[in-house]
Amino acid sequence: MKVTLKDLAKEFGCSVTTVSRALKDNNTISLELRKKVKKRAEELGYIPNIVAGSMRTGQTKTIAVILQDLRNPFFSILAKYIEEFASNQGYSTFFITTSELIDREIEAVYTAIGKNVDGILLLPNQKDTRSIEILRRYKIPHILVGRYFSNLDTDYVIANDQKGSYLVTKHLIEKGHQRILFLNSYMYISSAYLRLEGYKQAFLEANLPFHENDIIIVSTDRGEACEVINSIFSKKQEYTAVFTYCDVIAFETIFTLNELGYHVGKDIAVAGVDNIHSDIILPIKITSASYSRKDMAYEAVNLLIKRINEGINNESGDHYEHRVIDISLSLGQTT
Amino acid sequence: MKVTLKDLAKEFGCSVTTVSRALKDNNTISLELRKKVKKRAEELGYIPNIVAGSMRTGQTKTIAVILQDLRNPFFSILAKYIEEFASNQGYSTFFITTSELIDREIEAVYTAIGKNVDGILLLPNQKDTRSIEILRRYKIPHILVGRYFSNLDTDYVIANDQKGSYLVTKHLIEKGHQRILFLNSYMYISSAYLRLEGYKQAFLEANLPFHENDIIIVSTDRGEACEVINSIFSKKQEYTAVFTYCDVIAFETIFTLNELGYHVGKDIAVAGVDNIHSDIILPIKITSASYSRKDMAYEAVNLLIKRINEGINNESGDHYEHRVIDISLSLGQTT
DNA sequence: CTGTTAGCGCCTTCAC
DNA sequence: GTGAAGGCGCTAACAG
Repeated sequence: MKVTLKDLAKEFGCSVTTVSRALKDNNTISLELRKKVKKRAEELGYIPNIVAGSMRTGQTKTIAVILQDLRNPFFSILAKYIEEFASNQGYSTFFITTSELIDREIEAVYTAIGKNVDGILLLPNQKDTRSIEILRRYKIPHILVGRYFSNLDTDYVIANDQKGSYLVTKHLIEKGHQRILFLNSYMYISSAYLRLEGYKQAFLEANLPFHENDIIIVSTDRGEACEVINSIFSKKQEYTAVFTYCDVIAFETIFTLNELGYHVGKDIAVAGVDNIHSDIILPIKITSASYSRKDMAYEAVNLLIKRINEGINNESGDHYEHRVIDISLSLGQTT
Repeated sequence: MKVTLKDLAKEFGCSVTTVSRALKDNNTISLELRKKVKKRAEELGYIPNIVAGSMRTGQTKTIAVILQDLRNPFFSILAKYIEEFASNQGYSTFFITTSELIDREIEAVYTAIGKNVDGILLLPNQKDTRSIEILRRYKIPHILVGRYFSNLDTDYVIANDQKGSYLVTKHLIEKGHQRILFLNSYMYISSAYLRLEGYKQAFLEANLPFHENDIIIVSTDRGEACEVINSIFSKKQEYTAVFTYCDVIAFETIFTLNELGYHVGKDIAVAGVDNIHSDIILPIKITSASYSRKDMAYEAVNLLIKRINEGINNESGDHYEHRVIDISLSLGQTT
């Protein structure tokens, strides 16, 4: 069963305080006692109750990551690195998923605060900023990851989305494609907005006409892109290439085009963003805008821990930090 | 800043207990007061401190999932469902990764216990059973997921690994393959052992000779299977099919064979286990043994919560439950 | 209906 | 060197 400081104190006939200090190697306790106590604690399998300790110290050594969906490899890989870096710095990690639902995001924030986390990494749904307001009110250190609000300044770590999208579109245009279907995500998501900007930028630069109708909004829910591709490509149309908001949508696109009898990489080009392949080798490597999720996680965790420590030392640090991860083009077999 | 019961009590000039009860809609408190307190709590943004409450009640409404690597889609999809089901039942979820290192598994168990989790889902590394022993000593409810120990009875939820492997191998044999390279995982992992049994079973049943050398052990670390496939298939060899421990290894196999100039699905067959495609649509669908990760997560979470509740009600329940998820063959483009 | 007391396990402060 | 007292925020048991 559970072993507490009290149990140890009883054994040694001393006070809980003494045991606590002995285990912490506090030099106000005789070396002999320290040794004996530590040995006995080991034998009994004493595990310090961090939760109890946190009531006094205020620190739980826990962070929460609020994100959309762990099924999507983009998020799960990011999650992997976040957990790894946090763990290396002595922090445990809660993951709370929202399925892109704003109410669940708010719930998630309440849960995280109720569990006394020291800080939060938030991949916001962006439908509104309520969750940020709650975090501010409660003064919980928090960093946005992957997305930011143009009308609300915060700390954030994002990728250079516009550049990535621009590079991919430019590549497709250079390959001779003039009508490029763009399966984008919802425009209130900052990365979707920026990726559209990059797409437009490449068209503008190439002096090609830009068609508003070539942009279709899809979610990343399993199968949604399949349906859209199916309905467009089973009819006559003019697209010779498809550019997608992210690799997961590109995967569905490629799968469906294959099923429709297309030969992706020859008859039609497909490219995405995220370059999942750099973390998980998949059967085929697709052309994609590539940036390091590892770096992104690293920056996010470090910035968050920095903010947590500032809070503890009561430093003001009233300016927000914005970190942008560079992005490049990674060619694959699909363009 | 933080709002506590004390703050509310001060406002109303009543005791903390009264406020606590009012917020819990306890009918010993006058309806009027209950309403007023709840309204004010809402206004002030009161968030109950679950951690503090847990010190008295003993329940943190938190579980930990100890698993190998969130980058692997198999684990991340399982993680997604676990988080979802746990969350639906009011539990938060810690994920702690071990990278298949037994020392990190032990560390993970200590961390989880130190954070007072109510229960643990463990995907064990199986190099030894120390972590289970610790969990037993501390009487922490725990369920093994995906793997079990043949020499140590516990609660567990696994897939029917032998059947899955048997079905895939049988399918390959029926397609005319006689020399099937098997990229398996380490034999101390129960699922690897069972998948080998299934493979052997199919050969035996078909009266085909079984070659010990056709089995090669690889880890799921990124790129390891690529290297093995490269070294085997760049030389002359007799294999017309490759069967892999899991889809992630199959993906690497297919990618590498493509690079070597093979046409997977025509020149050579590849099949795996997990059927990731059922959760994430990938560019190609591979032949794979399929079972529901959703069911697996559901069973695991429910069994764990059942055990947690038994612990609270001090029921004995000294028999272990074993749940086996059924598995079937899912055909793809690669065989 | 409401309040008081006590305590979960730990740590900090002050006293000896 | 060591201990006692107090408190983190909350809730359960017992009073009234």
